[in-house]
Amino acid sequence: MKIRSQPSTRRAEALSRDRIVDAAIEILDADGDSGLTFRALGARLQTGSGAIYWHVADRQALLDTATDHVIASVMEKGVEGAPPDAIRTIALGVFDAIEAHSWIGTHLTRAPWQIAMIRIVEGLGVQIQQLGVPAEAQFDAWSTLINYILGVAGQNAANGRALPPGTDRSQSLSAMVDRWARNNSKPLPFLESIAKQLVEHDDRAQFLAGVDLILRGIDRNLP
Amino acid sequence: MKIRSQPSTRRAEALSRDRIVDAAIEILDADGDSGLTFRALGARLQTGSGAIYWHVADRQALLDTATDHVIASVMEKGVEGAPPDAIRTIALGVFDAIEAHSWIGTHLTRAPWQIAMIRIVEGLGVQIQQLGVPAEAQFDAWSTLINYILGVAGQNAANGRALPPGTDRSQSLSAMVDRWARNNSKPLPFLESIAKQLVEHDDRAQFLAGVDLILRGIDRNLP
DNA sequence: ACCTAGATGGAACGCCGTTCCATAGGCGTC
DNA sequence: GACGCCTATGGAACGGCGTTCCATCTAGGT
Repeated sequence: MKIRSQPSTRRAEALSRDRIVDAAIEILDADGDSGLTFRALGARLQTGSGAIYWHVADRQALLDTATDHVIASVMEKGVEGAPPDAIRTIALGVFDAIEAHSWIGTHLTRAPWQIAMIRIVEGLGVQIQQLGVPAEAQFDAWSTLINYILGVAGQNAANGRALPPGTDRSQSLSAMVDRWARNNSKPLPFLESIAKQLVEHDDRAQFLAGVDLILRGIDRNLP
Repeated sequence: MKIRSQPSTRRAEALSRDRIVDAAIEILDADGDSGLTFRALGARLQTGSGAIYWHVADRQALLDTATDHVIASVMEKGVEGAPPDAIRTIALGVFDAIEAHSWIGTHLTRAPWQIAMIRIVEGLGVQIQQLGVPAEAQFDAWSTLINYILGVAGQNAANGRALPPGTDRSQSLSAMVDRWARNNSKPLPFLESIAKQLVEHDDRAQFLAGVDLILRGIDRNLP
């Protein structure tokens, strides 16, 4: 890839960074992270990988851009409400984006300081300031919240990979719990005690419970 | 890979699952996740990939086993101290293991419900029970803590990949902060306000601060 | 001494990301 | 209108990956 000097739409149906990113998102949504190959992209855009590389540095940059495309739309809708609610809104926005496009969870956790990440961490940081957290405690509060969100993002993506669409989630979780029970080389009292919740819980509500727990840790006076 | 029926060391210098795992860990420590290939493993063990596949199902299973090998030794040293300290000890044990073998962070966050993960989540769960968390709050407390730890694990690994050994961390972080300042298509007030801490903070202490914050969120009466 | 099942190791397969390169397209210049 | 020239194209080629295949070897049991 070279640096483009002029925008120039010289040909009809010209290949462009935007068309490539749109196609990439379609492929990612349909076939997940591993489905996005330059060959698949070439087939969809009726071109070769060489032409794509003229517009895009490499696969990682393409994923950065695709991820940012989705995250930007989440972060740009103004955040209303008091800071704690604003934090919940942002966090849920990211969560919903990941649920809708599970490849985002994978990429967000893999590539540090990509554009999408900067958007998220800055947005949450500002809300933490506005929450009235003392300056010296802001960094701790922020990094805890970010790491929690990225942890959930990564686990959601990993689970999505392990149980591809169509799998019955509660059924395969039950099967896993049963496997423990049989393979009990060591007893797993805690996991057995929460097995029911593990199978039945709602991921989104669970995620929000974690955000609330962390908000309580940030400020003990919060609800 | 087939199921082995007898242990049988029929040849001297026999290939074995254990020798393979040990070699894999050496390669992973030296060259990271991407350095572990069946060709590299074959070269080190003076054999071919076919022989390795007879002992190991696939690359993922090998990583599961290698990860568990390290994590088991962390989790097996008995946990002393009152529950909140025990939780800190376990969390720091995992953190230190990841710092020492950065590939663990990558694999732990990628493969859900692998053996190593079960060890960690059960160990932390038991401590949460012993902390005296009411039964109905245990699942939230546990999942928040786990996701935070996995988030840190993933970010640590991602940073390690972005700045391979030998890179001056604070220098490249400073460079990144400078790049923001120049590229300020949008202002980043929060990131600028914490830029200094971002460059200077100690990862381990920061991780522990997050654990403590979450412990406070779990029980407001904790220190 | 032979048979057989457990083990072995290297070749082959089908992918992947990336690079290379011969060529096409359309604009500025004459 | 002809001619360059630089942008842009697409397909071939490269090196590497995980995995599978298979001909072969080895050591115990008979």
